[in-house]
Amino acid sequence: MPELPEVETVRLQLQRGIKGKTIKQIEVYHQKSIEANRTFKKKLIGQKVAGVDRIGKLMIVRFVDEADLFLLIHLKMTGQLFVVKGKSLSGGGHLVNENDVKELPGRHTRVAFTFSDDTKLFFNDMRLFGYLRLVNRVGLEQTKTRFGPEPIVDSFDQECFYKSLNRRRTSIKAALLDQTFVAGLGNIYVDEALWRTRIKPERLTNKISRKEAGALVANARAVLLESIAIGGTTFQHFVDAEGKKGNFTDYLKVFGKQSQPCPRCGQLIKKIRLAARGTHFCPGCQK
DNA sequence: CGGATTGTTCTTCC
DNA sequence: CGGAAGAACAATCC
Repeated sequence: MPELPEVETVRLQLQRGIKGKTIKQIEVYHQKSIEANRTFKKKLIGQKVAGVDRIGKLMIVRFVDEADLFLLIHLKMTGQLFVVKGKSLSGGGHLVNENDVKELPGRHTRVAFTFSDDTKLFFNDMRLFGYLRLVNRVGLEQTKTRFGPEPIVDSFDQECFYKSLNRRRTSIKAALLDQTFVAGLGNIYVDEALWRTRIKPERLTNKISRKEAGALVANARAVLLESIAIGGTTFQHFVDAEGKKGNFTDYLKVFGKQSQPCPRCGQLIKKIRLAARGTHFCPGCQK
């Protein structure tokens, strides 16, 4: 379940691993992952990677020659990207890292790219929700309009955030999961940000004060930045582009901690179902 | 073996 | 018509 920090972790590794390299060959093992695009290979082969950007949980690969082409990569829940340096390839499968041996390509490998220096990029996705999608500049701009601001940007407008909350009439949990409202938070960081702000996930958005809204943004920003600094959270499927798990798992306070004492007040953490998601909170100190 | 797992989009409803 | 709620997608684990 990659959220903003996990996607950012992968983005940085991708940028290091494939920037400046030219796509030489592509293997598509599962059509659905590229939305059955018949021109996928044709358009991408020969393209040189200029860089990898990110908006919310979506990665955007740019190419050098002003071609009107961008590759969008969404990992959804079980998507993974692995960069393997050319030299380490030998025969069929190979080792991605020492702790977690993986055969690549493997059972869940959907697409594999080979670059001119024989570096390989594998897109694995067990549940097939993720996708690689080609868009032109217009399509990219349309896509971008579907994302709200990220809590980690300096330009985040707190007053606008507060006013939008006031206009809505839904649980704060559902609002924070809405990517068109605020981009980058998912189930884990929403629960963590609400715990830090002492707000119950069920609280209605129009019952949140201006001061609480400000604190919520600050806490969301803090938890996302702390996680990025540590390389993300691994709860179920997340591994980075080198096959390593994220260490922020050790810093979670409520997510997955049901029946354990709240680190702040000692009451037992509860788990309920809210906004169709497993939702964790402390009934003692979250109001 | 049924239920839980979740990010996003689509559909339905008020 | 817009917001909100729910379904759908898909495969695996327990």
